Amino acid sequence: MNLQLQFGERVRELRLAKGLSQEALAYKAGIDRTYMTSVENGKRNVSIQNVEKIITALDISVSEFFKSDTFKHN
Amino acid sequence: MNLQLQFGERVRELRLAKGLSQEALAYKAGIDRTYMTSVENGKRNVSIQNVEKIITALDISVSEFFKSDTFKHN
DNA sequence: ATTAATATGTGACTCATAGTCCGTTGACTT
DNA sequence: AAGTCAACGGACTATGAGTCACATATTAAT
Repeated sequence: MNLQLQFGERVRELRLAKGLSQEALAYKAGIDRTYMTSVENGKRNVSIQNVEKIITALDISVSEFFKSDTFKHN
Repeated sequence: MNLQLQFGERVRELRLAKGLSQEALAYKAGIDRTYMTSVENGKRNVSIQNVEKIITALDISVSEFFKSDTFKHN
């Protein structure tokens, strides 16, 4: 139930590392600006297609995205 | 658009490795058997909450789940 | 040969919510 | 003062969640 939160945190981390605004990333991903805000804040139960769009917009592979320590516990 | 299919394939791979039926895994994950079928076949645009339920039911971490070669390309 | 049990797949359906589009606000910057 | 950025909200439409009846294939026992 907190993958949703962890996902948002990771998106924010990578977005900031690339020096992008939420709006710029949203545009690259082809999703709404206001939606990106709520995703980063862990308020949205994102679909896997949008997960892919966002990860792709971050210029990273899916496995690299989830390689973070955040996702190492079960 | 592909992550949906890759996710399903990976779920099936790990489920079979554990010797579970779709129904047994679905039960562990707390979702419907027929829903699990369509997920494995890449027919569903699964939400991140259900992604987490399924990965957890497979007794694996999120980062391990996505560590497969399938997810290494962007 | 048929019966029964197990496993998987499909189409259709309702209902909740994912996701969009409009705008506003506050913080910070120049 | 004007611009950028993040967050929030209301109203709306598109779509995912969740379930069902039914079909199919395989295997095992009778």
